[in-house]
Amino acid sequence: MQKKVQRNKSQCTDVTWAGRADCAQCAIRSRVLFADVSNEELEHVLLTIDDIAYAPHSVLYQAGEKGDSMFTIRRGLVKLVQYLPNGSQRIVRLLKTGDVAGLELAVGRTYKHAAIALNETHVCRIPKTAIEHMGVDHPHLCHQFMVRWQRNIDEADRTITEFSTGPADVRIARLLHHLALPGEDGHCQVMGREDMGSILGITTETASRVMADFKRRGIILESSNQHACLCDITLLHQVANS
Amino acid sequence: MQKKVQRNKSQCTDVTWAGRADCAQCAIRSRVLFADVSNEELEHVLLTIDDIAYAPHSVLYQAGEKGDSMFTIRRGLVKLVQYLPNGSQRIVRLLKTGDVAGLELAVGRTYKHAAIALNETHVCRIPKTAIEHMGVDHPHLCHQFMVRWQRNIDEADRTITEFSTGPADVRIARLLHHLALPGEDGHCQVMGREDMGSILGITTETASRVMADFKRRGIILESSNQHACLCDITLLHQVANS
DNA sequence: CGTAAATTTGAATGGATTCAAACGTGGTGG
DNA sequence: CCACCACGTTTGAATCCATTCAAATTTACG
Repeated sequence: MQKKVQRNKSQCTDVTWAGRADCAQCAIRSRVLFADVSNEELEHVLLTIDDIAYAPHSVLYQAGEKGDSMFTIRRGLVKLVQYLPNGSQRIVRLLKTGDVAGLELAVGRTYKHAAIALNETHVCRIPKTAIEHMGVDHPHLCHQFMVRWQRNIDEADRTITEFSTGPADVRIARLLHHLALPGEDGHCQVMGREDMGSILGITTETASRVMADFKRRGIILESSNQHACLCDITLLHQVANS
Repeated sequence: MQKKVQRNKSQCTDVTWAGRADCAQCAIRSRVLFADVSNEELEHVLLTIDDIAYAPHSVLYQAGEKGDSMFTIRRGLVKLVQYLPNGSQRIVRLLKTGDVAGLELAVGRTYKHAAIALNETHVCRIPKTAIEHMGVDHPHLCHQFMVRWQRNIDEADRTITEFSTGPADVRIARLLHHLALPGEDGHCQVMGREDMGSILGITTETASRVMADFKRRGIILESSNQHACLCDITLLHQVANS
């Protein structure tokens, strides 16, 4: 599968790189890691930051791997997968725009999960050194870190309370609601049944059954190519709280 | 119930307070929040830190409550409970010695969970102001924060992969193994069946059934007063990986 | 010692899993 | 261009595990 390894990598170190200006005026600027750092100072570290695009199913990093970069997600959806000694695996959380993968490198040398793109995903790859370099001068950066960290915890807590509690149909309703894109009413980021199961702690078959049932009941509408999903948010809410 | 509200609060601000020296030479000193702060500097903030003992079932704080203190756990076991809109509740993680409850105050004003002591629990109550006061001079404190934060995430991840995945008996085996006190081989911190169920995402009855079964199979041994539990770690491992 | 709360146990039900097969889709090579 | 294969999804039927509801039992505590 060629699409899997195709990485559209542009170097931020290249002055002519289009993405560089993009970073300074980044649309999600206020939401990413360096929100508190002024533009001039940003220039210094900017040079080491790469902008990378991952095709679906691409691996950002593997669990246990030694690493030196964190990843701010600019677009797309990334799953963090944790492996149990017995061989089974589970998705512990989903990262969306503005979230950071690999924060654990701030206090350790290896990644604690595997990070895998579910969608076409764009990220900023931030070397640990860039952060350490800024850390001394910028106490504000510390605060930004904590905000990201808290967001990771919030997502983990969501996986526990919303995605691992209650009957299968309720969990799926909550997941779809979470995946609904802001603004575009009802439009959802989609993923395979197996991934849904792995987030919700249910089997692929059960996920499939419930989704099929939702379609029949008119709660969701999946286009034939299966790459888009339209949800009736009201009905979804109804199922989620029952 | 008088015991529930009985709080054995000693003021660290009192020079004659026995616990004060205790804090400076604290047994878990290297593991708590101020590990990187020198003794002299510690003196300045020490005055605002209280040492509190909570009886079982005491509430450290409630979810949604405005707060200004974090809690380092020195002894005991604390559950963090999150409530869902539909009224149900779930324990999202357990905090043990060295863990910190209420870290979210560093980036917000309210607690995200309820914190309730399961055991006789001793904590250090650290006002937010004490931390902010030190923050300016101590970049190391920032690192210590991240270590605590990461530990909270690790616990959350454990709740997902170990406590919310697999059949009931496997989950209980993993929980007991996690609660085994280090050193004292097989001795476990204990808790009620309802709490076990709330951590594992199973019902009280199922928790009771499995525990009774474990007793019959000789995997655990609960003393009559039910305040101590002795586990056969080997057998426990065997059940956990099946 | 008596009452309230927690635990244990039972029996019936229901929901999710398991194992299997059928179906549809996309990609590959003839 | 079409046939074919691989892969993900859907569906079915049987089984199993956990839940539910209820009652009995034990423990805790005034």
